[in-house]
Amino acid sequence: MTVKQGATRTRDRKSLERRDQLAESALKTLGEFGYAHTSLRDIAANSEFSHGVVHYYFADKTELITYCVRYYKAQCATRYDAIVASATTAEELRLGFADKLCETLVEDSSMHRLWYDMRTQAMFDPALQPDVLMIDSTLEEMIWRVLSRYAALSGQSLTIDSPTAYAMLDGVFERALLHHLAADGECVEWLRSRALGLLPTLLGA
Amino acid sequence: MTVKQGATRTRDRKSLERRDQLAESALKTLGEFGYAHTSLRDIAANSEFSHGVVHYYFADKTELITYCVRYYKAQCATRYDAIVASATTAEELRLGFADKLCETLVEDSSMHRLWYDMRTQAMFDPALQPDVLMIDSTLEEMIWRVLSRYAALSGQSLTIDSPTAYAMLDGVFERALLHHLAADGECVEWLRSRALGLLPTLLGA
DNA sequence: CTGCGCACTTGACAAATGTCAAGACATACT
DNA sequence: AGTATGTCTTGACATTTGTCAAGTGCGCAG
Repeated sequence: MTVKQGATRTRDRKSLERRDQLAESALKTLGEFGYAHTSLRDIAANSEFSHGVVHYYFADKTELITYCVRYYKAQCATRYDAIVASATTAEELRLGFADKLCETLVEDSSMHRLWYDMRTQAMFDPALQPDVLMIDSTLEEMIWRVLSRYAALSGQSLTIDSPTAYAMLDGVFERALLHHLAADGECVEWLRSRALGLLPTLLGA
Repeated sequence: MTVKQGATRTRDRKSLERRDQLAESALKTLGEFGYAHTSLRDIAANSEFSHGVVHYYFADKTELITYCVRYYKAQCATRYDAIVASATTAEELRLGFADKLCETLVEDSSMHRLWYDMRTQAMFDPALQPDVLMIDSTLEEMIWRVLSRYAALSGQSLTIDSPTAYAMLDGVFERALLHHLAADGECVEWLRSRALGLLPTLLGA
């Protein structure tokens, strides 16, 4: 009995592991060269397999990309949860959040620019929109958990809504990322000070 | 006497007009398909010329793209200046700015997503960074003119710095654009209400 | 041991793409 | 008129890319 379903393997655990393995190679490559300059051969070259294997596990390039987008989500949506859980004062949460923000800006800069790349691609390709919008919501909720915890620890209430708060913070982070990748050394501290300043601002006026 | 300079024409006015003409076709095409899926032949097909003409006026694809980025700047940096100049009250400026923001979100959505595409490409390609950073500064100044005028008309002072204000507003606009292109009908009014709400917030606490 | 099915490789094909040389066409100058 | 020069087209090239068919090796069931 064949295990194929449509043109791609999806059933057994071995296949899922391979798909994840390829997704990781793809994310690594996409984060390095960007969506526009990454071919399936580049992705395979960054794995331990040959270029044909991609088409064995994925029907086409689009299926690989969308799978990667979904796979990406699992890695990034819990980034601040440890700090939210461990912080006992508003100040501790504020400092920890700003630190983590600056840390991931530097350490995961390739993954972040890939995310902005994919989100922008979704503006052109409707096929990417469902997944991208879902991830954006997940990230928004991640930020909202930080903010509502910060408000609770401060004994204040939030006057801003979740989408707006996320969008503003995201805009600040995207700007910091662009300048960081353009070799602007000051932007890390800029991001830290903006994050530190923004949290109190987002509470009641 | 030949007018060639290096591999491309740059001197006389006729050549500059052709370059602008091609840049317009390129921007139109790029706004439609995105950077990743636009070829020089697509661009030429959207003009009245054949595909070879691109290489007659531009040394290579990179030179065309960077020229387009620069050309783009001239079109967008004065979008709100008329409202800034004509508004006589803070409320008039606030409403006019929000209206213009929503109007351009819908009318110029292809150009906006192209801008976000190019800005993201700059995260991968250092060759684009100087132009992109310069345009970003120009846009930031455009927003700053609105905000400082709004503060003056309100008789209040701005407590936020220019980069942060621009980054936050840009994040809100980018989110609205993504949802607008994903056929979310409510996001225009969402953008309007956020813009209306944000202007007073950006003044003193 | 033998054959079968799965996982993967190899090689190939067609289409797309950046680049560019060669020529056609037009306009201006002598 | 004839020539030269600038402008644009045509066709071609090498390469890249997505796709896929055919084949190889390996483990396992019978």
